[in-house]
Amino acid sequence: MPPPERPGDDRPQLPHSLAGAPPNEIDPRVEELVNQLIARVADKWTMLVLEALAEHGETRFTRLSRLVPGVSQKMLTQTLRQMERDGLVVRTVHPVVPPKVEYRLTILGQSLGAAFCGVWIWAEQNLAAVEAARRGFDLRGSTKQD
Amino acid sequence: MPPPERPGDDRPQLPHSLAGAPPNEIDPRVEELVNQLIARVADKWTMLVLEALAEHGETRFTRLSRLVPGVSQKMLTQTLRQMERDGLVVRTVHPVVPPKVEYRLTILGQSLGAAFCGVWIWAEQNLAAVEAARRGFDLRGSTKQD
DNA sequence: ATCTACGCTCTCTTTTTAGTAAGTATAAAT
DNA sequence: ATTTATACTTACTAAAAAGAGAGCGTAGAT
Repeated sequence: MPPPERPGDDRPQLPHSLAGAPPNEIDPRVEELVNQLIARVADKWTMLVLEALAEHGETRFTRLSRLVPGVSQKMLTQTLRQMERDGLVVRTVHPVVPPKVEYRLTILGQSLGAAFCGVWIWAEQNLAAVEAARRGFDLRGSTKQD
Repeated sequence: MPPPERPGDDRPQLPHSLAGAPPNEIDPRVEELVNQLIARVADKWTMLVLEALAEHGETRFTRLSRLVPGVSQKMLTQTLRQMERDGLVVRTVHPVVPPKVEYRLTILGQSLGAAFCGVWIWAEQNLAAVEAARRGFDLRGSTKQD
């Protein structure tokens, strides 16, 4: 996505009517970034890497691969590259003989983690409701009246 | 720079150490739900449907398919079913002769949208930073010092 | 001399996901 | 009699993503 011209607008506006706002115009670039962002965070590894780095601070590749259970080297590399590209992590290469590469979160990365706290809290608060809804749905067929 | 240990935090419990909390135990069910949730929200349709329903209120299937540009019937059905199963939308079938089915958000669905506002706001506030990071990454190779 | 560790990259295969298009039922409209 | 509208479902196909596993370069340990 080539970032085209951008007229000065960086007001923290709430998304659409999700917060009750009228259906006013939204910056398509923001929308696109949000989608990319969510998509990125959605692939099961990014959040796990984010957590691992948040918990353990600067961490080397191999250790990270052990901290994130089940991740393959390929996926870990890929995830870290994406995160680095987006400015979420810093990759520090120490030019020593067995390679030593350390990763740590940037403030941006940390703030993204914090931003997702809302979702996390939602999940904790509504876990029971979601599970109940699923049970109900799975028991009776999908059809029901309100 | 990283927000380290923070005793006596008055805010709601933040996930893991993403906000500097110690690596205390987390309910694996919550973690799983969060992952599912994020994955669900990540598929490009769920959020769009959520938005459309938030903006337009109770809406019929066909209208919804027009409100969400590019969605196929299959994907829309799938998305709505998942959302219904999770208790995010209510599906009301009117047993009339050309089928009439209406969908609307539950409070749960609305609150999920609200929960994601944090991410949206983050994206808006950090759009420039992410784009700058990407430009930097794409220009110079991936290697750099902090 | 061989082996191990590290942080990858590359290729190949398998799995998952998404899109397309057709089919279904029914009653009213033409 | 045929067409239209609605809300799907199903089968098929194409594309994307993920996993497995080998290879690489070098230096220190054995």
